[in-house]
Amino acid sequence: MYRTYRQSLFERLRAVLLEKFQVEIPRLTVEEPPKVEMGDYALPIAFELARTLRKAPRKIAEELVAALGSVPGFTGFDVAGAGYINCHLDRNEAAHQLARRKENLGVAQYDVGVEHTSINPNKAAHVGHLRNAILGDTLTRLLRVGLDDRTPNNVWVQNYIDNTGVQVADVVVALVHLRQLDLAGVERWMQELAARGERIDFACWDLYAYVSQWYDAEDSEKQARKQVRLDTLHALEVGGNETAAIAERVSTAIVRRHLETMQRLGIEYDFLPRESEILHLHFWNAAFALMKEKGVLYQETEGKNAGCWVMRRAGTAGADGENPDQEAKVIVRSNGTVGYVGKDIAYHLWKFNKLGLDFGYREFYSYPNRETPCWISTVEQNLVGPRFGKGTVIYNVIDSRQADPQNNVIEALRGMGFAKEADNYHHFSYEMVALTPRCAMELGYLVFDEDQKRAYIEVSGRKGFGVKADDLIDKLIASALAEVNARHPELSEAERHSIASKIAVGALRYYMLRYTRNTVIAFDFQDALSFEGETGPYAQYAVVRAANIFRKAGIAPEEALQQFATVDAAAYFTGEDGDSLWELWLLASKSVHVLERCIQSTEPAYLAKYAFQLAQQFSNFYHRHHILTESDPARKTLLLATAAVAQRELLRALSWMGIEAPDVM
RNA sequence: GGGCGAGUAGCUCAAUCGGAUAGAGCACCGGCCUUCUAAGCCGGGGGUUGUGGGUUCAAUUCCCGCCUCGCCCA
Repeated sequence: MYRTYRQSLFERLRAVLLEKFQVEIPRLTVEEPPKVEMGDYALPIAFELARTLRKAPRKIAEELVAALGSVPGFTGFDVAGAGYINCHLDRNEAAHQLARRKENLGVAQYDVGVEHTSINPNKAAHVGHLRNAILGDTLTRLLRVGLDDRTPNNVWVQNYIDNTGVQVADVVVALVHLRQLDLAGVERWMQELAARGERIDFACWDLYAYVSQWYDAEDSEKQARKQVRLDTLHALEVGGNETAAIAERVSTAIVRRHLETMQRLGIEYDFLPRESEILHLHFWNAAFALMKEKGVLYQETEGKNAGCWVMRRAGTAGADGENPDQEAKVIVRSNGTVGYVGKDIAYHLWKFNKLGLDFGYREFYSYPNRETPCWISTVEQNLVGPRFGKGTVIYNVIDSRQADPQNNVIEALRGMGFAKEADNYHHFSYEMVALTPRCAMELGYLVFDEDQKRAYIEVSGRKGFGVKADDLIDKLIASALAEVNARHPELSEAERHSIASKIAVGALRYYMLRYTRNTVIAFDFQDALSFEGETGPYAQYAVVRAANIFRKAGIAPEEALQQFATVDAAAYFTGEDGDSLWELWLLASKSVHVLERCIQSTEPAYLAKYAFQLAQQFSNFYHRHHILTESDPARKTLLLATAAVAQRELLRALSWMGIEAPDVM
């Protein structure tokens, strides 16, 4: 609603500027006045025009106000400060419009692929992976709402599985060379873990840390041990051998665990493309041929990269005819092995349906309350499956450390003439999650004096240094449950657990979303486990309080909104009290405006901030007005409608972040 | 050495395309539970926006130099 009025204001202003001053401003700025009583929109346009028109800003503003005349939905315009034009909405009319219906963001349909999570399947998920998955899942929800409520399936989510990489190889080395297990032995080991109720991803967390140390432990053995690692990696890439079979068993079991962990947070996937299929279906060969054909790749004949297939980096001069391009990116090494970026280019050609090849598909994991399963890639292509990889727009949720390789892929696409695809390729970049030194010490890690002074310490799977996702979720649930038990002993255990679980998810998801993307999160249990102040549970609590009002009043929110339709609330929106009441309606009306901003800037943090502010204003309203004892019936209807609208928009904003509010808390 | 990001209240973070008195939370201090739940509300202190220049009606925001920190590449 806020967005709709904003657009009509734009159009009117544009017309007036053209008519009165013969100017066209491509990007009109609309702001918000610092105080609600000053108006609902502020236009600083007069300052901009002052120079070209050689007039005082105030004078221009006054002329514009006169020219604007009356605009539907607005009660008036006035000049404030040095030349701002403040615009006042018709509060009564706007409130009724907002009460009548939910605003939606209609956008043309197109196919969007979002890739997130993509954890190496060799260890448990940790807090860093949680940030990735929560950002990715929230982005997905935003896009699904933004596209069109009725056709949400145009956005598909994939989780890339690097099951033939060095990290999986390391765990295989640990099992085969340190534990001396063969395939049957590994299967037995997995059964024993299951029988003891132990999680394989947790077990491999320790193995991975252990083997990483083993590689470097003894100088005399170093070379031999590194060779074992390389041989194992090679065996995985080639496939069709016992080592690869072990990797397949273990990595698949870990992938399943990752899906379970993420499911606890309401995060679901549509497809798991695996690197093994990219190799075995020869995606690279097709990409290699295409890249040579398009002239993106050339074989270097001299210099340090002699014998390699290389690609010019964006923003560099390239080869000058005499000297080789020393800055070129090596795609195929002189020994013939393909680097990570090469495989990634092939994979992204597939995403844009430019490769002429497709994966085979097999059902892998199913979700309750959902018809479609999560698919996984296979080499057998005779199966009837869905067809992913038809994206016109893609988002890759990958931390900022990968910016370079991501740009290489984009430039390769551009170089091949896929300019539109390159433009529609979004690296959704975000900063890592690190641990505060205090947190690291709490976890029992040795922290050197030097590191203790730092703001944060990077997590490291190789060192086994980090907070496991499941452990954190367990802690959050336990902490929430203790509080629920104290507040609601009358509820059943199942009910209390369900509430605690929703609170835990709300706290965690909000915590990961409240920071803007390029802020490093220095993780600390004290902050993450907080349920007070700017947190998810604070917002959930506001929803619950609104629900309590309706329960005690014996009326449904929708009913309250219907009753409001017959009330003329104009008189109640005046004066200091009216301003504060209107402020809540105004904020509630901004949800879709905020949604649009989040999508445009791919920044979910705005939504988190918005939900908190809305909850804060509602709490303020809750204390200020006692609804059930209100004696004026018209005013009581207005107050109930206020609570209904605030609750409705808060619930929507939370749902876009994947946060549910419990019935009581 | 090159590239990217960051430096804002004691701490953690915001601040729309350059806009009005730089805002929140935490922590601290003082009030408010016989009312629709105190996971809450109200009030208070706390700032040379790293630093030096520049651009202009207006700079936390844009440009240049310097300092510090993080990440990536070679």
